[in-house]
Amino acid sequence: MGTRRSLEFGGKRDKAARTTCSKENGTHMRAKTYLENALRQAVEAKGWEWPEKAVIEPPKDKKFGDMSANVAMMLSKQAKKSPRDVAADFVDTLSGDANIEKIDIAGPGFLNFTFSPDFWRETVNVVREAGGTYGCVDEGKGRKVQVEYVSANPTGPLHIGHGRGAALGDSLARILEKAGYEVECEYYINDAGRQMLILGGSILYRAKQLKGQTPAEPEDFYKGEYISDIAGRVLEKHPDLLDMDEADAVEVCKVYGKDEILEGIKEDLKAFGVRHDVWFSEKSLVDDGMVDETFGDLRKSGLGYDEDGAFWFKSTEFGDDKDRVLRKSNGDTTYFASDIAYHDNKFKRGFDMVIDIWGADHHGYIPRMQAACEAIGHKGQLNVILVNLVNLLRGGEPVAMSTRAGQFETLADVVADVGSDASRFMFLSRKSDSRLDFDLELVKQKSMDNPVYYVQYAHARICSMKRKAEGEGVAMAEPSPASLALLDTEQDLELLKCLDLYPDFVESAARQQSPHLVSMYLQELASTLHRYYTKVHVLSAGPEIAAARLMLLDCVADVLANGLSLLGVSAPEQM
RNA sequence: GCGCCCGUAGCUCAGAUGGACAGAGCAGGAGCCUUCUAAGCUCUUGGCCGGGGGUUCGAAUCCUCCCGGGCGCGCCA
Repeated sequence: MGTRRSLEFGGKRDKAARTTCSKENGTHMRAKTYLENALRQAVEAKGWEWPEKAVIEPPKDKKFGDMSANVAMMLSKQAKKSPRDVAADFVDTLSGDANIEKIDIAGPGFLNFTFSPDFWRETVNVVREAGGTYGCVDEGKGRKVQVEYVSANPTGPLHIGHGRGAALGDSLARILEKAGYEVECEYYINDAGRQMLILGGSILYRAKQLKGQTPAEPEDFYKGEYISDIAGRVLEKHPDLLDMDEADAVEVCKVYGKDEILEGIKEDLKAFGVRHDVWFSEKSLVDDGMVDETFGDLRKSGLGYDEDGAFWFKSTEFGDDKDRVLRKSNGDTTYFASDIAYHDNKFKRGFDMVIDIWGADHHGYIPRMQAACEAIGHKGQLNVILVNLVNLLRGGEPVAMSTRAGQFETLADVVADVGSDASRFMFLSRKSDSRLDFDLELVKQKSMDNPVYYVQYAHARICSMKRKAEGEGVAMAEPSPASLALLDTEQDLELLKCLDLYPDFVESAARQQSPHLVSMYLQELASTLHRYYTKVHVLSAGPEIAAARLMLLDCVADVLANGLSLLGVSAPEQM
């Protein structure tokens, strides 16, 4: 008996991370923005039209300079000359720009730009002035988006698979906020229908056993030990439980069990740093008549019909394989029926975009849900992200995922064992739709198989230097032409360039709904920092240079913490 | 059977909208601590991007057909 969104769950967002971004402070990476503006002007001056598919990005290979553009190739046809000739025109136009040190034409017609050191040094000012809002972009333009994730049935504790969905949903929400969306996070509680009855029946069955009875084993029941624990507590609270009617007793068990399990789920999520703004009850949908309302709407629009004693939704109108039953011939509504009403409700709350995070085993459910959204007038506004299975291992050996006690099968156990930071980083370092091996030994290990420590260590290293500097009376410099000019090593420039990349990674992560891009960026920034640390001495370089380098490293620490916060991972000052 | 996802170095993975010789970490090999945290750094070995066709000036990326793995195809949730 399934949990529909069976693989979800999430992390921690502090208030600051949710509120620091606004439309006003969104910026892209400077190098890219600067170049695009310059190139657009040049294109306009020539009377050409800017090719929308033009790409300006840092080249894969550093030997091609800081930024690379393919506009010349794109314009070749329009300009009626070879890409390299078009490129030569750009070189003529832009060669007087003081911020651009060098322009090369390469390969089939790529334009490769190298910026001046002063241009890069300006990054320090940008990062400092932006503070916590550094990395904010305006991809979302204030649009309202809802992210629904975890939504595990309140019939048992969360397992490791839910953890992956939780980390993903929570982090995605943080990223979308950073990217200029107004985000609300929601947990859909499947507290109506058959599985709740099964839960109640399971608890009652155990309660009877606890009282020495030998009831017949129910056809379908939850076998976990936690059911017996709950049964014991129900009996304490309702000593007369076994004297009630069967139906009343099941109801009592059901409500008690659901509430207790849900509380447990909330606690587990809290411990994992995951937050939901709204907990939405399926039962409330039914009780408030929203499901019936949806049926009426569908019937009115001709998209619902009766056949074989059941009520059907004509999902084939919208590309689904077959029509789907909404009300069974026995009178019960289906899960899908609630789900249509639920999504209708979501859109009525004014969201421009709705993101559902589901376990990958529900991918077959997507076409009918998309069909439903189209039917209720919201085509293209539902986005489903699938989260694939997590294989729990210990030292390469599979860990039994059975419900037996003593196994690390629950999220709470895993978080208690390996920690929230390491777990989240592991989940968020891979694409969500591929299977993930989660090895408890590896996740605890301090190696590059487990890069969370590598990134956190970079942050801690900088903090350590700052502490030491303070102890030695070395003050951090304030940005000024003089102090910035002291950032003149190759390593300084590397760091500056890396800092400038951050907003674009945020934007890509938001657009592709892929938190792992932030994780990859952080590993890159950490790597650059560690290299810097090894090659460039800070405190022993003389007071002025030390002060200037500390100023730069302070920016690096800020951006590391900034990015880690998007993943819901802490940035320790000491390790 | 039909549909969806996946197949990139020994391992784990990144390569959105096609672009410059396919990237990273781990593991293997060789080095680096009298200096700010060696949870670090440097160098190095290693790849017919599952396979065959096709579109393109250009394909890991798009189309098609195979092979291999996963999942889904209920008046279940």
